[in-house]
Amino acid sequence: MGNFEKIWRVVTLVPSGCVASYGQIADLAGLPGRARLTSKALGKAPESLGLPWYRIVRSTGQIAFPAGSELAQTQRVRLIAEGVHVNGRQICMQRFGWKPEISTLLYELEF
DNA sequence: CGACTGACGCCGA
DNA sequence: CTCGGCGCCAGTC
Repeated sequence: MGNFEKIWRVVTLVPSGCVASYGQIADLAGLPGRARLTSKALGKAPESLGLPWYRIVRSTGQIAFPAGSELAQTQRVRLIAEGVHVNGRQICMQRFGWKPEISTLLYELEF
């Protein structure tokens, strides 16, 4: 299994109403310190996978796309639609950050 | 082959 | 608070 695929699988586990950081996704995929790989993998992900890409933000809680860009707007709207509070492009990670159960990960992922 | 490029993250100035 | 520098690595050229 390639690294991109590992990342895509972890992204599918992020529940509605939560957000996760690029670095967190990489860590959970067994690729510590490779946040940039997550951004790359998301950019290359086939549309057909229907990944909840908008639930991935920077570790600071900020939407990664340039403020005002089409993608940033779409991401913001979709998050709000799921109940996530988004002030401008800032999200409160303490409240909406995904904190997965270790048992869930062990069950869902089989690397 | 090397150089450059990201939807990043952390640390120091 | 903002920058800048560096580590990161799979593609792309």
